[in-house]
Amino acid sequence: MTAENERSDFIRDMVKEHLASGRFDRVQTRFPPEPNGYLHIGHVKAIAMDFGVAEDFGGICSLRFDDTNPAKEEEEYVEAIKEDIKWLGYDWGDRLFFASDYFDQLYEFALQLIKAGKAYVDDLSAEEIREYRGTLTEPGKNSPYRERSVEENLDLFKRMRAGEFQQGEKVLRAKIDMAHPNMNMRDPVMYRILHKEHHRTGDKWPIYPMYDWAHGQSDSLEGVTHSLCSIEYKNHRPLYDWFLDQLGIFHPQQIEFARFNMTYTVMSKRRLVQIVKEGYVRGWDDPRMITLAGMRRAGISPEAIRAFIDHVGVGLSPSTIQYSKFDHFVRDDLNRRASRVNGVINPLKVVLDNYPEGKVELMEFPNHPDDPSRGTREVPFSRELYIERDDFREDPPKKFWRLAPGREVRLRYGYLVTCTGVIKDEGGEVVEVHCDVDPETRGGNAPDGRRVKGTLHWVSADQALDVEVRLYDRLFNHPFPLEAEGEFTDYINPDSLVIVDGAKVEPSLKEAAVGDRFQFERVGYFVVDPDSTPERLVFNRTIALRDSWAKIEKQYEGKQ
RNA sequence: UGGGGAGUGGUGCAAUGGUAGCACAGAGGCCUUUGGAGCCUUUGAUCUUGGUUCGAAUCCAGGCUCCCCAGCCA
Repeated sequence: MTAENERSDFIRDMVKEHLASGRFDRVQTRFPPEPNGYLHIGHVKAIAMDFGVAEDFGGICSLRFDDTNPAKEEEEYVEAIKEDIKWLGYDWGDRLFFASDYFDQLYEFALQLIKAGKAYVDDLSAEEIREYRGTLTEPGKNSPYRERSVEENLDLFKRMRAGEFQQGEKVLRAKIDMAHPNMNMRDPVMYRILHKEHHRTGDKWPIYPMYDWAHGQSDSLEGVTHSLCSIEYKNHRPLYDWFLDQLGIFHPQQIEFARFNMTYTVMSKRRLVQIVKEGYVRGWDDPRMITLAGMRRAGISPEAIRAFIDHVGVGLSPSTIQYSKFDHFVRDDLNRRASRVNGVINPLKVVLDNYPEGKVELMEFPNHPDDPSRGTREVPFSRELYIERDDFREDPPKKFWRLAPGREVRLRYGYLVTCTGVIKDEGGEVVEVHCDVDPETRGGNAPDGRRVKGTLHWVSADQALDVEVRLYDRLFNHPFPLEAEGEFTDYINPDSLVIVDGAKVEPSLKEAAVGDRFQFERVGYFVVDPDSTPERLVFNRTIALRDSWAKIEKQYEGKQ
């Protein structure tokens, strides 16, 4: 990395100090997802920090699944998460770990704490434990079982492990301070009894470690130097440190940083699940979802997501990123990446009356106007074409530069044409536009140098491919759906998916493969959806092009 | 009214005692065979009250606001 693009933030500064002071002589991090759901845009910040910090300092980053709660976790998610991280472009090498790998060691550590008089078996019920814990402003009180002898605790804990007790009957707790101002230090539960099959350890264990007990020790066992996590764990750091100190084992440094929110969406796993379960979207990979699977299907590249995350920033204060910022990075990436093609979403037939019937010319189009090295392709032009219905107005408003009766426009890389008349159906709707073509303007240039302001995209009617187009838009129509009145689901955007069946695209798209991204000129960016068949392509709109005409028109209407 | 964090343009991030800058968004313009892209210009901010200092976004004290914590979730 060059000095120029070296990232700097308070975490990297801290790591730098640790290296300079000799506290650590290397950097190792980990990304620790719980396999109970799909990764979303919020996780990318954590992934980018974990892998990015390690990379910046020549260190390593591992992937460790935090699978300490078999009631919620499933193998399916493990695979999905691995796939998503790989897709994003991060590599954990051979360092794929599971907290469940350490269950035996954790058990030994627990025995050690019990012997040191630092942990005890408690018979209080979950409800009683809550009552004894006190409140935010009142201290808790000691459990009547807190002073059991080491021998009794050892015996009881071993029997817990042997499966002698029912779920909820007993827990192992750390013996710290029931009056501690930090609730996490009021004798936190280390183990609970769960007679549940674990996705990796099967029925070997009737007891499972809690997050606080598993996480720091897992970090330590792996040799993690910097354990980066989100801000809500700040209050857990004293406990993280306490366990490590009591055990006297390698002591990683936990560093917290803030998560972010985005407008027009919800980020919590719980609500994402709700959206899927209640059928507001088609699944976890619905292109409207901010899951990695959803964004991938929407046609957003991993590079765009990473660039966006780079600009989110790292701090300790909660932030809400405007969706337009995300849009910017999506467009910026696609603008450079996507080849241009012609696609008409809402076709209106145009007949060129003075163009010979049956004649087909092949017009040369650049694949990318800003990058000639990407070559050209030939697109058929003929007497009958389709243009976008929005590109014709019988009664054009001010500043509308497109086609209208008597108007001349350029058919991009085709010809200059002038509208001579229209044909309407019984309902008065224009069904066909008639034009005359200027034969001297092949390619779209006027030999006399006259200026033609409007340029339209088009496809030749005979050769056009019929495709399905799915026009996606943001899932919510309120910037803060969780803060708005009523249920957040009340603000699901009813127009977030509009399926168009009769779209027409140029024939070169015949060979397009699933995942290929294109810019339909003047319309937006599209990707070939997995639902496509050899007979019929399905395109998802990733994002529309910026539409400054829409803004002008809106202002114009506003003035009336 | 316990403990822990955080307050800089509309949004997000910089400035680490010395000219408050960048990005996105907004506005205006140039250019254009995409009303795209690009280019130029531009509006707009240090939560508050005191204090220290030649000088404070930065240090100190008080106040205000917001976020997190009372799972046998992570």
